[in-house]
Amino acid sequence: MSELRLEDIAKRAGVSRSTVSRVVNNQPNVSEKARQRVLDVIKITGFSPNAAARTLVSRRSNTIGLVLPHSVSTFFTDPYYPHLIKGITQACNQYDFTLALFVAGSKEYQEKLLPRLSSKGFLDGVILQSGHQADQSIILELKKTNLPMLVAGRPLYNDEVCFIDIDNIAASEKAVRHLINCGRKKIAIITGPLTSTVGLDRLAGYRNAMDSSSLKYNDNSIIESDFTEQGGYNAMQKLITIKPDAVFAASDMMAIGAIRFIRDAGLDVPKDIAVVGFDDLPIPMVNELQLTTIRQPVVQFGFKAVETLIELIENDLPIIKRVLMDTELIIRKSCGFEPG
Amino acid sequence: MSELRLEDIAKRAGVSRSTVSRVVNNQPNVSEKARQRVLDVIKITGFSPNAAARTLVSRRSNTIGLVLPHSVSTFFTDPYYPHLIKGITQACNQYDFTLALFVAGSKEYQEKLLPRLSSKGFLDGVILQSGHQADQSIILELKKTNLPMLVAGRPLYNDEVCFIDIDNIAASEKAVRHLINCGRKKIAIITGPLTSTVGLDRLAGYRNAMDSSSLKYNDNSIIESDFTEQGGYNAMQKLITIKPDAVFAASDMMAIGAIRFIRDAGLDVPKDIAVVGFDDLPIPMVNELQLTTIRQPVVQFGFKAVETLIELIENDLPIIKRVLMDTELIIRKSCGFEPG
DNA sequence: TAGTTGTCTGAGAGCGCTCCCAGATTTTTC
DNA sequence: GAAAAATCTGGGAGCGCTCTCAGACAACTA
Repeated sequence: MSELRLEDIAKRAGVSRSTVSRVVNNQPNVSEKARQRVLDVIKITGFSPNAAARTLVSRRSNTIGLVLPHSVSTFFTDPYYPHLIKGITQACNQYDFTLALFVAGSKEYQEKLLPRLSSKGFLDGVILQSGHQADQSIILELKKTNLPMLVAGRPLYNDEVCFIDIDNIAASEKAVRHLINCGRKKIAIITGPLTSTVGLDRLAGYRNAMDSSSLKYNDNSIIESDFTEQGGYNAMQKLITIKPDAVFAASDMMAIGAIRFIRDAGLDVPKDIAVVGFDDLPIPMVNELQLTTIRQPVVQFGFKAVETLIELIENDLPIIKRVLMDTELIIRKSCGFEPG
Repeated sequence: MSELRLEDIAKRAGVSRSTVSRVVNNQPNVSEKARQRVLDVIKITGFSPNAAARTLVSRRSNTIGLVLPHSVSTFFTDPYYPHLIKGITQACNQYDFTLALFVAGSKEYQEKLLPRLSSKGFLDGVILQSGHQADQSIILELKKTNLPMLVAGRPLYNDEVCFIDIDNIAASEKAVRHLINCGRKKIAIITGPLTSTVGLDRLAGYRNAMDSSSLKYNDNSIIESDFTEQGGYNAMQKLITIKPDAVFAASDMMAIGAIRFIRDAGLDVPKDIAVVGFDDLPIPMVNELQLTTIRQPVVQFGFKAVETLIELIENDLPIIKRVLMDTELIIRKSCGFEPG
């Protein structure tokens, strides 16, 4: 079918290649008559220009990469990622970009992905899902390619890198303050892995809220876990020994696990122990348990990430951009809050 | 950094552009001395060839597209898709392909995705996730582009199209036969939407198994649902009126919902009603409930899909390929089977 | 020695497009 | 009316690569 070139369309429309190019790219300086004739021929023939040739000369592929390093091992189980991708593809559709997905297995990154990522003329820019210390070297390598890059999630060390993240510290503060306002006195936290900024930042928010109140807490109030349901269950098992009257779990899955343990222990949520989670993804259990939680705008986050990357791409000089997105406290029943 | 061209490497290595090209592409007819010198320069400079220029002349982008039409509305909630993508990206990594992901919103397909899909020189081939009647027109339009295409999931109408699917009919037969072997007499089915081949085929398997036994069933034994947990619950509510002693649910999520209703009704699984599901994705509930189910090899399916598409791409003449993959019956406790 | 093979090398064309520029044509200005 | 400005058009160069082909050279055969 369409082995047609610009030249062929030009011939059929009785104009030159240049004019067809102008029409295809919606440029001015084409007479209405010529434009219409070209448009007609294009419609009849079903012509569409060769992307590779275009990219070669214009230096723009209109393709961005999303890189999920191996540290993102929860990709295949965590509902977070489909929602992230939803936002990203929505933005790609809107801005006429194509998304290339790079998922690294354990050792594939170095040999397989990096060469493809750094090959000139394929990607206009890259979003790297990160925030884990293991990704430090990947960030450095990608920086070397000079490709516009946006890290999704605050990078642990790297300062001279653009990133977008939700405001985890403020969000956690909000969650813990709410527990304080509900009259809870002994508030514990189940954190994510402290090798990642998500884990660290949500703990920092807890500390901030606690420090600015008169409540006491110590290392025993803080249990590090892994964002999974079972992890939350196990963490709660340890936590129960200090008899907290409230727990802030740094993810909904961990909150669900914590609640499971609390109930197994014969206690009541929220009467004995109030629980607040983090994420508010549409997991059926969240609603069923009436979990109070922090809603992070995952879809919008993905969308905004693409918009930010496009800015980076369109800006010639390298700039450092940092974007922090706000979250929302969703009050349900697991924190024992009684409105009014 | 690397605004380097083949020519520049050639100059530095004291050879010609052609020789560098040969080295880069691992071609013969280069002396060991020359090859080594070129390799050294490439290493030092960090050169990597321009993908667009390569694609333009070689007519190969080494990029394939995965298209998820709007009919795949469960993309963002169903754990099936992350696993599918896992298999696809694994294969892409292995065969040195890049994956471009196209997710269509409600009306975006026509205006946004199709032009990008059909633009020559960007994709070598396309995998279309389908099996729903709504995708018929998409299949036809994609066929017109002459792009090698593989449908993942049996297409409803289109015969002259390549596809890969699991053997849903044989799988369902296996599931229902197992219930029969367990001594169940009144076996009902909760199907998926009968607008899709998955729904239809799994029902066909049920009919096959029942027909080849002496057991009776009628339209009341068949409830159409939607693959969701709530849908399974509702379907079981209707089914309970005919008092079945076994239910085959065409997805694990529906099986989970069905079990929830059975228990709400004060009945026992498997004593009163045996339940078999379909999927065996790593949903925590599946294990918790000890659900007997059909395991479909999702990751391998994605992998095989890529391999098949690559065959299609490498074959000049258009061939029709059909691949059916086998499934496995995983016997747990929800069907009341006692081994030995 | 001359002829035949085989290995290695570099020049040249061309993939299909965009963009610059010069020339043709129309429109505006005084 | 001629001159100036604005609009339109097409040819040519060139993006960075691959691939063909002819020539240079080395290594065998007779």
